[in-house]
Amino acid sequence: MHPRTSWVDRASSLLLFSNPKPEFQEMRITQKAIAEELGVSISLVSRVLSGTAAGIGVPEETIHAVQSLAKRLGYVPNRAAQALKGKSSRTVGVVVYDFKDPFFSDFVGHLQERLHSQGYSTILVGFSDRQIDNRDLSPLRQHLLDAVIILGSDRSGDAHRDIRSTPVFRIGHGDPDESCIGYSPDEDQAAEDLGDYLVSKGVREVQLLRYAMWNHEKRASAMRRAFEARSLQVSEHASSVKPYFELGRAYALRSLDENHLPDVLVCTADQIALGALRGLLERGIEVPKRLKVTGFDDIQFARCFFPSLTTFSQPMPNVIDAIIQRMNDQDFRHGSQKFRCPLIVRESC
Amino acid sequence: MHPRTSWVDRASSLLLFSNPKPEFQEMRITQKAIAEELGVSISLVSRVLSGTAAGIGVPEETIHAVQSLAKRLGYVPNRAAQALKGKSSRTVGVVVYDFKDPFFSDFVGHLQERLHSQGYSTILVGFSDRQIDNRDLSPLRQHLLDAVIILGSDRSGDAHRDIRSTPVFRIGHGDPDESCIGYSPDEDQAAEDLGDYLVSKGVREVQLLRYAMWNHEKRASAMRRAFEARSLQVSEHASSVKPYFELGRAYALRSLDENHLPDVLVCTADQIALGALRGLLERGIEVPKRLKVTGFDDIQFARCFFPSLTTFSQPMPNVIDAIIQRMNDQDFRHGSQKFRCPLIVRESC
DNA sequence: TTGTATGCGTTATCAT
DNA sequence: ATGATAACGCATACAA
Repeated sequence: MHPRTSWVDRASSLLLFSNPKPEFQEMRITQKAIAEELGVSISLVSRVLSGTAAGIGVPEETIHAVQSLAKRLGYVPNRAAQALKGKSSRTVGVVVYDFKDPFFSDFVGHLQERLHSQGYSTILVGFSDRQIDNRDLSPLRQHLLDAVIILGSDRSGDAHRDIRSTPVFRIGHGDPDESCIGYSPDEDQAAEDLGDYLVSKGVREVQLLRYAMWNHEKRASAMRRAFEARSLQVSEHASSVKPYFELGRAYALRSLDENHLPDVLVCTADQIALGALRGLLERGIEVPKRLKVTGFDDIQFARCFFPSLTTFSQPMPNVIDAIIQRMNDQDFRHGSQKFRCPLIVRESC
Repeated sequence: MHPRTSWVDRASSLLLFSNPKPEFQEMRITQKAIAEELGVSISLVSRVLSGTAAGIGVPEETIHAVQSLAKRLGYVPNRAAQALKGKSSRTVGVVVYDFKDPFFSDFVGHLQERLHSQGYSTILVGFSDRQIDNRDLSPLRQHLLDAVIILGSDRSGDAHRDIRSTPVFRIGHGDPDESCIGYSPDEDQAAEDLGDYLVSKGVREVQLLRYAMWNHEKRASAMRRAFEARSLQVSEHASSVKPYFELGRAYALRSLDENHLPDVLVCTADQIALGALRGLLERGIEVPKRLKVTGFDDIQFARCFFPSLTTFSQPMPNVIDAIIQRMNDQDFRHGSQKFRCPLIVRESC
């Protein structure tokens, strides 16, 4: 075993060190340091470093001298100081209602990566599937943010009640009158698309399976409307089992009558559908031969199950780019938009 | 359709607004505002709000007056100003090498939630499975951070080269001499545990399956040593197929000879193992009857596949608490610790 | 072309 | 018991 190595295991923990007192207070490089080193004023340095120097006739060589020294010393501007001066902090807060949901953690990954590439930092505030109130977000209010982006549905509108100095985006369903810029999946269109597809597959009888919450009900209702308009026979089952995966599995294991199966099981979330697939596999009910299954969200594992899951993809890049566009344009007018979710046909249907 | 609703779809986007110019510059509540409202000095307000008032004989009623007005006005301290004054920003940076890997996104969720509960904000910097260099992390250096926590293995030690003013934690394998506090899974112990278990199951022949990278090789070597010490016959296969899931699936589909199967397929990551399970399911090779499978990490979906996956759990809460403990104690001495990963026995082995 | 002075919100060190 | 003042790092209006 390496001499500097030890264990962490519940309470007991023992550690051998190579460096008893590392120095972390090693002074950060500031404009002042650069100015002193060069024998010029701080304001000159500031102007060069913020790019305002070139426009007001500072000689090329002065600019270069400052820039190269700054680079050599590894200068980085202090965002806290910039933000205090009223400049954009180029920092956004991202709030996630249920980080355990792979759809959301996936979304956060895309969002953060895109923001990062545009020079924004991301402050993450995630929860594990629980109601969020305004106090939960007060840490966010302590930072000077350019925007707050909320991932998840919530019609209470309470969470961001106190966030007034910053524009708020919501991805998901909210109170239609909440003060923010909303983006939500176009479930009516999705339902139409799926309806057409099911009809083309000869489906007659549809079983809807959803979680017992208003946003799932909304999604299920859209499906029901579209399916009934195509003369399909629709039943609906709601359950409050959690996690979603267990909901789907339990339904497949216990609520399905093998002697009278519907043609398709339409689930309001991928995880429900994957749970159902697992349950059906356990029972030996062949998918899609004896029963088709669909989901919603196109999470990473949707393509990994056997059989792989037919579902709707949420176009994260489009939504993210729309938000960044708004931020760049400083266009924070309230309103809501729907985005189209293409049907991804795989093996399960 | 709701009148305020429209579409986002590729380039085209149309939006109806209820509020043409929302006011976001609504002034933030500062100590100054409270002081003026109460007709006292800013310093008094500051002392009350930072808790130093009680100790120096400020009357109870004054304290109460300030506190209640602060609360009524919704005052929150400005972290930027506090940080500028040299106070802890109670903000940490979290760097993730591969956010697409569900193990890491899971870890981030736990980490962030725990930090949040301790009053820390989390700045997330995640990447999609690529080498990270010091420039990638320079946005982090612009913030005043209490610590940087790096998730993922990397022996180059280059990523946090420039982060000198902040303690760095790494979860995963790094250069043994890098300047940080490292936590890594105890793979030797895990290998011993698995070896014992396999022997108890009557296993004779082991096939190791790993990704072609040094940290997987390290893990596989630990397994090989432990297995060979128990007189098991061990073969090893490395592949550079990505993503991991496809690596496992491709191996199961194409490299396994159905007429001469090993007893167990030991994979260095859950996703590889799940891919293998899927491939075996496609080929109709029964698990664990004809071939056992194990993974590493215990990602969420490990328990969801059919059959569910036997694997090692990484004790995230322990590691996270150890880090937070260090932060609270301001104990940033370099060194590395291993943490024990219990074997989670499920259906696949 | 460059330097001086001021202020952002907060805390800390003085006074009073 | 409380108020004035300086300082953190930066940007900028104003001087020179």
